[in-house]
Amino acid sequence: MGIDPIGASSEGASLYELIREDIIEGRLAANERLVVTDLARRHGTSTNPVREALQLLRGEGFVTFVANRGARVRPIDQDFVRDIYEIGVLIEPALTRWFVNMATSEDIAELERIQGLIEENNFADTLRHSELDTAFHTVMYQRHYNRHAAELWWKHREVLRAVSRRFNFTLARRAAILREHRELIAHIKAGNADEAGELISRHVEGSGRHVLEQMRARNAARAG
Amino acid sequence: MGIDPIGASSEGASLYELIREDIIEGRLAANERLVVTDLARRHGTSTNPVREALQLLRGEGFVTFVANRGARVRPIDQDFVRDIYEIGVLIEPALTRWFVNMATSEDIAELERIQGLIEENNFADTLRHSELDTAFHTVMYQRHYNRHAAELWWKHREVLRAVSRRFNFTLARRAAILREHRELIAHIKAGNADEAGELISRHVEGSGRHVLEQMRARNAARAG
DNA sequence: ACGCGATAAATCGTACATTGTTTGTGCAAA
DNA sequence: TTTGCACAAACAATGTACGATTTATCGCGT
Repeated sequence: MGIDPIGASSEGASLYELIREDIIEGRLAANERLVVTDLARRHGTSTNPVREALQLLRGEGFVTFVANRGARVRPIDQDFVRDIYEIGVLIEPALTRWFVNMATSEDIAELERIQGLIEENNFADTLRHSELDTAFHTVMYQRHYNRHAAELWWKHREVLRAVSRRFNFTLARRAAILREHRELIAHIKAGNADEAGELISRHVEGSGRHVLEQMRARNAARAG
Repeated sequence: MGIDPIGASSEGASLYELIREDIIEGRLAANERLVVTDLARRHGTSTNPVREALQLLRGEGFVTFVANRGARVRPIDQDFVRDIYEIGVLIEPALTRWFVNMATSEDIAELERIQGLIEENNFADTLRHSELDTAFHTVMYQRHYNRHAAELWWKHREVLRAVSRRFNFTLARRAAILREHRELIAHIKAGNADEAGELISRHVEGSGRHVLEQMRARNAARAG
Protein backbone atom coordinates (compact mmCIF):
# COMPACT_ATOMS: atom_id res chain seq x y z
CA MET A 1 0.00 0.00 0.00
CA GLY A 2 1.01 3.57 0.55
CA ILE A 3 3.91 5.18 2.22
CA ASP A 4 2.57 6.17 5.59
CA PRO A 5 4.85 7.25 8.42
CA ILE A 6 2.41 8.59 10.95
CA GLY A 7 0.07 5.64 11.28
CA ALA A 8 -2.91 7.23 9.62
CA SER A 9 -4.07 4.29 7.56
CA SER A 10 -3.82 1.82 10.41
CA GLU A 11 -7.23 2.95 11.60
CA GLY A 12 -9.91 1.76 9.25
CA ALA A 13 -11.88 4.61 7.67
CA SER A 14 -11.01 7.03 10.42
CA LEU A 15 -12.58 10.41 10.84
CA TYR A 16 -9.35 11.92 9.59
CA GLU A 17 -9.59 10.01 6.35
CA LEU A 18 -13.23 10.86 5.83
CA ILE A 19 -12.76 14.58 6.25
CA ARG A 20 -9.59 14.49 4.21
CA GLU A 21 -11.35 12.77 1.34
CA ASP A 22 -14.16 15.31 1.51
CA ILE A 23 -11.62 18.07 1.11
CA ILE A 24 -9.53 16.49 -1.63
CA GLU A 25 -12.49 15.27 -3.63
CA GLY A 26 -14.02 18.71 -3.52
CA ARG A 27 -17.14 17.79 -1.53
CA LEU A 28 -16.12 20.48 0.90
CA ALA A 29 -15.72 23.79 -0.89
CA ALA A 30 -12.60 25.89 -0.79
CA ASN A 31 -12.34 28.07 2.31
CA GLU A 32 -15.48 26.52 3.73
CA ARG A 33 -15.72 26.67 7.48
CA LEU A 34 -15.24 23.42 9.33
CA VAL A 35 -17.47 23.65 12.37
CA VAL A 36 -16.53 21.07 14.93
CA THR A 37 -20.01 20.39 16.27
CA ASP A 38 -21.42 19.99 12.76
CA LEU A 39 -18.75 17.50 11.75
CA ALA A 40 -19.22 15.61 14.99
CA ARG A 41 -22.96 15.33 14.45
CA ARG A 42 -22.49 14.37 10.81
CA HIS A 43 -20.11 11.54 11.65
CA GLY A 44 -21.88 10.43 14.77
CA THR A 45 -19.10 11.09 17.24
CA SER A 46 -18.30 13.62 19.90
CA THR A 47 -16.28 16.71 19.21
CA ASN A 48 -12.94 15.58 20.50
CA PRO A 49 -12.08 13.15 17.70
CA VAL A 50 -13.08 15.83 15.21
CA ARG A 51 -10.82 18.37 16.83
CA GLU A 52 -7.89 16.00 16.71
CA ALA A 53 -8.57 15.08 13.11
CA LEU A 54 -8.63 18.75 12.17
CA GLN A 55 -5.31 19.36 13.87
CA LEU A 56 -3.84 16.44 11.99
CA LEU A 57 -5.14 17.85 8.73
CA ARG A 58 -3.78 21.22 9.70
CA GLY A 59 -0.34 19.71 10.13
CA GLU A 60 -0.60 18.15 6.70
CA GLY A 61 -1.67 21.42 5.17
CA PHE A 62 -5.24 20.58 4.17
CA VAL A 63 -6.83 22.88 6.72
CA THR A 64 -6.03 26.35 7.97
CA PHE A 65 -6.62 27.60 11.46
CA VAL A 66 -7.18 31.01 13.00
CA ALA A 67 -7.13 31.23 16.77
CA ASN A 68 -10.58 31.27 18.31
CA ARG A 69 -12.13 31.17 14.88
CA GLY A 70 -11.67 27.56 13.95
CA ALA A 71 -10.73 25.75 10.80
CA ARG A 72 -11.30 26.29 7.11
CA VAL A 73 -10.72 24.15 4.04
CA ARG A 74 -7.49 25.03 2.28
CA PRO A 75 -8.33 25.57 -1.39
CA ILE A 76 -7.02 22.90 -3.76
CA ASP A 77 -6.71 25.38 -6.59
CA GLN A 78 -4.53 25.72 -9.66
CA ASP A 79 -1.69 27.31 -7.74
CA PHE A 80 -1.73 24.48 -5.24
CA VAL A 81 -1.63 21.86 -7.97
CA ARG A 82 1.05 23.68 -9.90
CA ASP A 83 3.22 23.94 -6.80
CA ILE A 84 2.92 20.24 -6.14
CA TYR A 85 3.75 19.28 -9.70
CA GLU A 86 6.77 21.52 -9.80
CA ILE A 87 8.12 19.89 -6.67
CA GLY A 88 7.51 16.55 -8.31
CA VAL A 89 9.50 17.61 -11.34
CA LEU A 90 12.42 18.37 -9.04
CA ILE A 91 12.24 15.29 -6.84
CA GLU A 92 11.02 12.41 -8.97
CA PRO A 93 13.97 12.34 -11.36
CA ALA A 94 16.30 11.79 -8.42
CA LEU A 95 14.12 8.97 -7.10
CA THR A 96 14.00 7.46 -10.55
CA ARG A 97 17.75 7.61 -11.12
CA TRP A 98 18.32 5.74 -7.89
CA PHE A 99 15.75 3.14 -8.82
CA VAL A 100 17.33 2.52 -12.19
CA ASN A 101 20.61 1.73 -10.51
CA MET A 102 18.98 -0.57 -7.95
CA ALA A 103 16.29 -2.28 -9.99
CA THR A 104 16.19 -6.06 -9.93
CA SER A 105 14.76 -8.21 -12.69
CA GLU A 106 11.77 -8.82 -10.41
CA ASP A 107 11.19 -5.07 -10.25
CA ILE A 108 11.29 -4.80 -14.01
CA ALA A 109 8.96 -7.76 -14.38
CA GLU A 110 6.54 -6.09 -11.99
CA LEU A 111 6.68 -2.85 -13.93
CA GLU A 112 6.02 -4.69 -17.17
CA ARG A 113 3.12 -6.57 -15.59
CA ILE A 114 1.52 -3.32 -14.44
CA GLN A 115 2.20 -1.67 -17.76
CA GLY A 116 0.49 -4.63 -19.42
CA LEU A 117 -2.59 -4.05 -17.28
CA ILE A 118 -2.51 -0.36 -18.09
CA GLU A 119 -2.43 -1.05 -21.82
CA GLU A 120 -5.08 -3.72 -21.46
CA ASN A 121 -7.35 -1.31 -19.65
CA ASN A 122 -6.42 1.43 -22.12
CA PHE A 123 -8.18 4.16 -20.14
CA ALA A 124 -11.55 2.39 -20.39
CA ASP A 125 -11.88 2.56 -16.63
CA THR A 126 -10.16 5.81 -15.71
CA LEU A 127 -10.25 5.08 -12.01
CA ARG A 128 -8.51 1.81 -12.61
CA HIS A 129 -5.95 3.54 -14.78
CA SER A 130 -5.24 5.97 -11.99
CA GLU A 131 -4.65 3.13 -9.55
CA LEU A 132 -2.41 1.24 -11.93
CA ASP A 133 -0.43 4.33 -12.76
CA THR A 134 0.10 5.01 -9.08
CA ALA A 135 1.16 1.42 -8.58
CA PHE A 136 3.63 1.74 -11.44
CA HIS A 137 5.41 4.66 -9.87
CA THR A 138 5.13 3.23 -6.39
CA VAL A 139 7.18 0.23 -7.49
CA MET A 140 9.94 2.62 -8.39
CA TYR A 141 9.85 4.83 -5.33
CA GLN A 142 8.70 2.74 -2.41
CA ARG A 143 12.08 1.33 -1.47
CA HIS A 144 14.06 4.52 -1.87
CA TYR A 145 16.42 5.17 1.02
CA ASN A 146 15.21 8.75 1.35
CA ARG A 147 12.00 8.02 3.22
CA HIS A 148 11.23 11.70 3.53
CA ALA A 149 11.27 12.24 -0.21
CA ALA A 150 9.24 9.10 -0.82
CA GLU A 151 6.64 10.17 1.73
CA LEU A 152 6.47 13.60 0.19
CA TRP A 153 5.88 12.09 -3.22
CA TRP A 154 3.17 9.85 -1.84
CA LYS A 155 1.31 12.68 -0.14
CA HIS A 156 1.41 14.74 -3.30
CA ARG A 157 0.35 11.77 -5.35
CA GLU A 158 -2.77 11.24 -3.26
CA VAL A 159 -3.83 14.83 -3.79
CA LEU A 160 -3.16 14.80 -7.50
CA ARG A 161 -4.97 11.52 -7.97
CA ALA A 162 -8.06 12.96 -6.35
CA VAL A 163 -7.89 16.13 -8.39
CA SER A 164 -7.34 14.43 -11.71
CA ARG A 165 -10.20 12.06 -11.01
CA ARG A 166 -12.52 14.91 -11.88
CA PHE A 167 -11.17 15.07 -15.41
CA ASN A 168 -10.72 12.87 -18.43
CA PHE A 169 -7.52 12.14 -20.30
CA THR A 170 -7.22 13.68 -23.72
CA LEU A 171 -6.21 11.39 -26.55
CA ALA A 172 -2.87 13.12 -26.84
CA ARG A 173 -2.20 12.64 -23.16
CA ARG A 174 -3.18 8.97 -23.29
CA ALA A 175 -0.73 8.33 -26.08
CA ALA A 176 2.02 10.22 -24.29
CA ILE A 177 1.51 8.28 -21.08
CA LEU A 178 1.75 4.90 -22.77
CA ARG A 179 4.70 5.93 -24.87
CA GLU A 180 6.63 7.39 -21.97
CA HIS A 181 6.00 4.40 -19.76
CA ARG A 182 7.29 2.05 -22.41
CA GLU A 183 10.29 4.24 -23.04
CA LEU A 184 10.94 4.41 -19.31
CA ILE A 185 10.97 0.63 -19.00
CA ALA A 186 13.44 0.48 -21.86
CA HIS A 187 15.74 2.94 -20.11
CA ILE A 188 15.51 0.97 -16.88
CA LYS A 189 16.35 -2.26 -18.64
CA ALA A 190 19.35 -0.61 -20.28
CA GLY A 191 20.42 0.93 -16.99
CA ASN A 192 20.28 4.45 -18.37
CA ALA A 193 19.66 6.31 -15.14
CA ASP A 194 20.10 9.82 -16.49
CA GLU A 195 17.89 9.24 -19.51
CA ALA A 196 15.23 7.75 -17.25
CA GLY A 197 15.43 10.77 -14.97
CA GLU A 198 15.13 13.13 -17.90
CA LEU A 199 12.13 11.22 -19.15
CA ILE A 200 10.40 11.27 -15.77
CA SER A 201 10.96 14.98 -15.59
CA ARG A 202 9.10 15.44 -18.86
CA HIS A 203 6.49 12.85 -17.83
CA VAL A 204 5.62 14.66 -14.61
CA GLU A 205 5.69 18.04 -16.24
CA GLY A 206 3.40 16.84 -19.00
CA SER A 207 1.02 15.33 -16.49
CA GLY A 208 0.94 18.56 -14.52
CA ARG A 209 0.36 20.67 -17.58
CA HIS A 210 -2.47 18.39 -18.63
CA VAL A 211 -4.30 18.64 -15.30
CA LEU A 212 -3.78 22.37 -15.09
CA GLU A 213 -5.19 22.85 -18.58
CA GLN A 214 -8.27 20.90 -17.56
CA MET A 215 -8.71 22.93 -14.39
CA ARG A 216 -8.32 26.14 -16.34
CA ALA A 217 -10.83 25.02 -18.95
CA ARG A 218 -13.39 24.08 -16.34
CA ASN A 219 -12.91 27.34 -14.50
CA ALA A 220 -13.38 29.25 -17.72
CA ALA A 221 -16.50 27.25 -18.50
CA ARG A 222 -17.86 27.92 -15.05
CA ALA A 223 -17.15 31.63 -15.33
CA GLY A 224 -18.45 32.09 -18.90
CA MET B 1 13.61 12.61 31.65
CA GLY B 2 13.77 15.46 29.28
CA ILE B 3 11.80 18.61 29.64
CA ASP B 4 13.05 21.81 31.12
CA PRO B 5 10.26 22.93 33.43
CA ILE B 6 11.30 26.58 33.15
CA GLY B 7 10.86 26.89 29.44
CA ALA B 8 7.79 24.72 29.62
CA SER B 9 5.71 27.15 31.62
CA SER B 10 6.77 30.28 29.75
CA GLU B 11 3.85 32.32 28.54
CA GLY B 12 3.14 33.22 24.94
CA ALA B 13 4.47 30.16 23.21
CA SER B 14 1.84 27.58 22.40
CA LEU B 15 1.94 24.05 23.63
CA TYR B 16 2.62 22.92 20.09
CA GLU B 17 5.68 25.13 19.82
CA LEU B 18 7.04 24.03 23.17
CA ILE B 19 6.79 20.35 22.44
CA ARG B 20 8.11 20.86 18.95
CA GLU B 21 11.15 22.71 20.22
CA ASP B 22 11.77 19.98 22.78
CA ILE B 23 11.82 17.44 19.99
CA ILE B 24 13.95 19.41 17.54
CA GLU B 25 16.43 20.58 20.14
CA GLY B 26 16.87 17.05 21.36
CA ARG B 27 15.53 17.53 24.87
CA LEU B 28 13.11 14.73 24.13
CA ALA B 29 15.01 11.63 23.13
CA ALA B 30 14.41 9.74 19.91
CA ASN B 31 11.49 7.34 20.07
CA GLU B 32 10.64 8.52 23.55
CA ARG B 33 7.04 8.00 24.53
CA LEU B 34 4.93 11.12 24.72
CA VAL B 35 2.47 10.43 27.51
CA VAL B 36 -0.42 12.82 27.35
CA THR B 37 -1.04 13.07 31.07
CA ASP B 38 2.63 13.72 31.78
CA LEU B 39 2.85 16.49 29.22
CA ALA B 40 -0.36 18.02 30.51
CA ARG B 41 0.89 18.05 34.09
CA ARG B 42 4.27 19.39 33.02
CA HIS B 43 2.76 22.26 31.08
CA GLY B 44 -0.01 22.97 33.53
CA THR B 45 -2.94 22.28 31.24
CA SER B 46 -5.49 19.56 30.78
CA THR B 47 -5.01 16.70 28.39
CA ASN B 48 -7.04 17.95 25.47
CA PRO B 49 -4.68 20.72 24.31
CA VAL B 50 -1.83 18.24 24.52
CA ARG B 51 -3.70 15.74 22.41
CA GLU B 52 -4.38 18.33 19.76
CA ALA B 53 -0.79 19.55 19.77
CA LEU B 54 0.41 15.99 19.29
CA GLN B 55 -1.90 15.48 16.33
CA LEU B 56 -0.58 18.66 14.79
CA LEU B 57 2.97 17.45 15.28
CA ARG B 58 1.98 14.12 13.83
CA GLY B 59 0.73 15.84 10.72
CA GLU B 60 4.03 17.67 10.41
CA GLY B 61 5.98 14.48 10.84
CA PHE B 62 7.63 15.12 14.18
CA VAL B 63 5.64 12.50 16.04
CA THR B 64 4.46 9.02 15.18
CA PHE B 65 1.28 7.38 16.39
CA VAL B 66 0.16 3.83 16.92
CA ALA B 67 -3.51 3.26 17.63
CA ASN B 68 -4.24 2.80 21.33
CA ARG B 69 -0.55 3.14 22.11
CA GLY B 70 -0.06 6.85 21.81
CA ALA B 71 2.71 8.98 20.41
CA ARG B 72 6.47 8.73 20.16
CA VAL B 73 9.16 11.19 19.18
CA ARG B 74 10.31 10.73 15.63
CA PRO B 75 14.09 10.43 15.75
CA ILE B 76 15.99 13.39 14.31
CA ASP B 77 18.87 11.15 13.34
CA GLN B 78 21.45 11.13 10.58
CA ASP B 79 19.07 9.57 8.10
CA PHE B 80 16.50 12.22 8.80
CA VAL B 81 19.01 15.03 8.33
CA ARG B 82 20.43 13.46 5.20
CA ASP B 83 16.95 13.12 3.72
CA ILE B 84 16.19 16.76 4.37
CA TYR B 85 19.44 17.97 2.89
CA GLU B 86 19.03 15.89 -0.21
CA ILE B 87 15.60 17.39 -0.79
CA GLY B 88 17.17 20.80 -0.32
CA VAL B 89 19.76 20.02 -2.95
CA LEU B 90 16.93 19.26 -5.35
CA ILE B 91 14.66 22.20 -4.54
CA GLU B 92 16.88 25.13 -3.61
CA PRO B 93 18.60 25.47 -6.99
CA ALA B 94 15.19 25.96 -8.61
CA LEU B 95 14.23 28.60 -6.05
CA THR B 96 17.57 30.29 -6.56
CA ARG B 97 17.33 30.36 -10.34
CA TRP B 98 13.98 32.06 -10.12
CA PHE B 99 15.32 34.59 -7.66
CA VAL B 100 18.26 35.47 -9.88
CA ASN B 101 15.89 36.33 -12.68
CA MET B 102 13.65 38.38 -10.41
CA ALA B 103 16.14 40.08 -8.11
CA THR B 104 15.95 43.84 -7.79
CA SER B 105 18.84 46.07 -6.84
CA GLU B 106 17.23 46.41 -3.41
CA ASP B 107 17.35 42.63 -3.03
CA ILE B 108 21.00 42.56 -3.90
CA ALA B 109 21.75 45.43 -1.54
CA GLU B 110 19.98 43.54 1.23
CA LEU B 111 21.99 40.41 0.49
CA GLU B 112 25.22 42.39 0.58
CA ARG B 113 24.19 44.02 3.84
CA ILE B 114 23.54 40.65 5.47
CA GLN B 115 26.72 39.22 4.02
CA GLY B 116 28.57 42.17 5.54
CA LEU B 117 27.14 41.34 8.95
CA ILE B 118 28.07 37.70 8.47
CA GLU B 119 31.67 38.59 7.67
CA GLU B 120 31.76 41.11 10.50
CA ASN B 121 30.55 38.48 12.95
CA ASN B 122 32.92 35.94 11.37
CA PHE B 123 31.46 33.00 13.34
CA ALA B 124 32.34 34.62 16.69
CA ASP B 125 28.72 34.21 17.76
CA THR B 126 27.61 31.00 16.09
CA LEU B 127 23.97 31.52 16.98
CA ARG B 128 24.07 34.92 15.35
CA HIS B 129 25.73 33.45 12.30
CA SER B 130 22.95 30.89 12.04
CA GLU B 131 20.32 33.62 12.14
CA LEU B 132 22.10 35.75 9.56
CA ASP B 133 22.64 32.81 7.26
CA THR B 134 18.95 31.95 7.46
CA ALA B 135 18.09 35.58 6.74
CA PHE B 136 20.39 35.54 3.73
CA HIS B 137 18.61 32.62 2.13
CA THR B 138 15.20 33.84 3.20
CA VAL B 139 15.72 36.99 1.15
CA MET B 140 16.12 34.78 -1.88
CA TYR B 141 13.24 32.41 -1.28
CA GLN B 142 10.55 34.31 0.56
CA ARG B 143 8.85 35.79 -2.46
CA HIS B 144 8.92 32.73 -4.65
CA TYR B 145 5.64 32.02 -6.36
CA ASN B 146 5.70 28.39 -5.32
CA ARG B 147 4.53 28.86 -1.75
CA HIS B 148 4.56 25.13 -1.16
CA ALA B 149 8.23 24.80 -2.01
CA ALA B 150 9.14 27.87 0.01
CA GLU B 151 7.26 26.56 3.04
CA LEU B 152 8.91 23.20 2.66
CA TRP B 153 12.30 24.85 2.61
CA TRP B 154 11.45 26.87 5.70
CA LYS B 155 10.28 23.87 7.68
CA HIS B 156 13.43 21.97 6.81
CA ARG B 157 15.51 25.00 7.62
CA GLU B 158 14.08 25.22 11.12
CA VAL B 159 14.99 21.62 11.81
CA LEU B 160 18.47 21.93 10.42
CA ARG B 161 19.16 25.11 12.31
CA ALA B 162 18.25 23.40 15.56
CA VAL B 163 20.38 20.39 14.75
CA SER B 164 23.45 22.32 13.66
CA ARG B 165 23.23 24.49 16.76
CA ARG B 166 24.75 21.58 18.64
CA PHE B 167 27.92 21.73 16.58
CA ASN B 168 30.69 24.13 15.63
CA PHE B 169 31.84 25.12 12.18
CA THR B 170 35.18 23.77 11.10
CA LEU B 171 37.63 26.27 9.66
CA ALA B 172 37.31 24.72 6.24
CA ARG B 173 33.54 25.05 6.37
CA ARG B 174 33.71 28.66 7.51
CA ALA B 175 35.91 29.57 4.59
CA ALA B 176 33.66 27.72 2.15
CA ILE B 177 30.54 29.47 3.42
CA LEU B 178 32.00 32.94 3.04
CA ARG B 179 33.48 32.17 -0.34
CA GLU B 180 30.30 30.65 -1.71
CA HIS B 181 28.13 33.47 -0.47
CA ARG B 182 30.36 36.02 -2.16
CA GLU B 183 30.43 34.01 -5.33
CA LEU B 184 26.66 33.67 -5.20
CA ILE B 185 26.18 37.43 -4.95
CA ALA B 186 28.46 37.86 -7.94
CA HIS B 187 26.39 35.42 -9.98
CA ILE B 188 23.19 37.18 -8.97
CA LYS B 189 24.60 40.53 -9.98
CA ALA B 190 25.64 39.12 -13.33
CA GLY B 191 22.25 37.47 -13.80
CA ASN B 192 23.78 34.02 -14.15
CA ALA B 193 20.83 31.97 -12.99
CA ASP B 194 22.23 28.57 -13.90
CA GLU B 195 25.60 29.21 -12.31
CA ALA B 196 23.89 30.44 -9.17
CA GLY B 197 21.75 27.32 -9.08
CA GLU B 198 24.78 25.11 -9.53
CA LEU B 199 26.55 26.94 -6.75
CA ILE B 200 23.61 26.63 -4.35
CA SER B 201 23.48 22.94 -5.08
CA ARG B 202 27.09 22.59 -3.96
CA HIS B 203 26.52 24.96 -1.07
CA VAL B 204 23.63 22.94 0.35
CA GLU B 205 25.38 19.66 -0.25
CA GLY B 206 28.49 20.91 1.50
CA SER B 207 26.47 22.15 4.41
CA GLY B 208 24.71 18.82 4.71
CA ARG B 209 27.91 16.86 4.51
CA HIS B 210 29.42 19.05 7.21
CA VAL B 211 26.57 18.53 9.66
CA LEU B 212 26.43 14.82 8.97
CA GLU B 213 30.16 14.46 9.61
CA GLN B 214 29.71 16.18 12.95
CA MET B 215 26.79 13.96 13.89
CA ARG B 216 28.77 10.90 12.92
CA ALA B 217 31.78 12.03 14.91
CA ARG B 218 29.73 12.69 18.00
CA ASN B 219 27.96 9.36 17.70
CA ALA B 220 31.29 7.60 17.38
CA ALA B 221 32.62 9.47 20.41
CA ARG B 222 29.54 8.55 22.40
CA ALA B 223 29.82 4.90 21.40
CA GLY B 224 33.58 4.52 21.99
C1' DA C 1 12.81 -19.42 34.03
C1' DC C 2 8.12 -19.05 32.10
C1' DG C 3 3.35 -18.40 31.35
C1' DC C 4 -0.63 -16.18 33.52
C1' DG C 5 -3.85 -13.52 35.82
C1' DA C 6 -4.62 -9.36 38.57
C1' DT C 7 -3.59 -4.66 38.78
C1' DA C 8 -1.93 -0.29 37.19
C1' DA C 9 -1.61 2.95 33.56
C1' DA C 10 -2.60 5.23 29.40
C1' DT C 11 -5.42 6.09 25.39
C1' DC C 12 -9.76 7.29 23.47
C1' DG C 13 -14.40 8.96 23.59
C1' DT C 14 -18.19 11.64 25.95
C1' DA C 15 -20.08 15.34 28.50
C1' DC C 16 -19.68 19.81 30.37
C1' DA C 17 -17.75 24.65 31.53
C1' DT C 18 -15.57 28.69 30.03
C1' DT C 19 -14.19 32.14 26.94
C1' DG C 20 -14.16 34.57 22.87
C1' DT C 21 -16.61 35.67 18.44
C1' DT C 22 -20.46 36.44 15.48
C1' DT C 23 -25.04 37.88 14.77
C1' DG C 24 -29.29 40.09 15.37
C1' DT C 25 -32.12 43.66 17.52
C1' DG C 26 -33.49 48.13 19.20
C1' DC C 27 -32.79 52.78 19.04
C1' DA C 28 -31.06 57.24 18.01
C1' DA C 29 -29.44 60.38 14.50
C1' DA C 30 -29.03 61.85 9.58
C1' DT D 1 -36.44 55.24 5.32
C1' DT D 2 -31.77 54.52 5.99
C1' DT D 3 -27.37 54.48 8.53
C1' DG D 4 -24.52 53.83 12.57
C1' DC D 5 -23.88 51.91 16.94
C1' DA D 6 -24.39 49.88 21.43
C1' DC D 7 -25.74 45.80 23.53
C1' DA D 8 -27.46 41.36 24.28
C1' DA D 9 -28.27 36.69 22.89
C1' DA D 10 -26.68 32.80 20.22
C1' DC D 11 -22.92 30.42 18.63
C1' DA D 12 -18.65 28.15 18.35
C1' DA D 13 -13.85 27.43 19.84
C1' DT D 14 -11.06 26.21 23.64
C1' DG D 15 -10.23 24.02 28.15
C1' DT D 16 -11.55 20.73 32.05
C1' DA D 17 -13.20 16.52 34.02
C1' DC D 18 -14.44 11.82 33.87
C1' DG D 19 -15.74 7.08 32.41
C1' DA D 20 -14.79 3.23 29.25
C1' DT D 21 -11.63 0.34 26.78
C1' DT D 22 -7.22 -1.13 25.59
C1' DT D 23 -2.46 -1.95 26.70
C1' DA D 24 1.45 -2.47 29.84
C1' DT D 25 3.38 -4.17 34.24
C1' DC D 26 4.24 -7.01 37.97
C1' DG D 27 3.78 -10.65 41.29
C1' DC D 28 2.78 -15.38 41.71
C1' DG D 29 2.63 -20.27 41.17
C1' DT D 30 4.27 -24.02 38.62
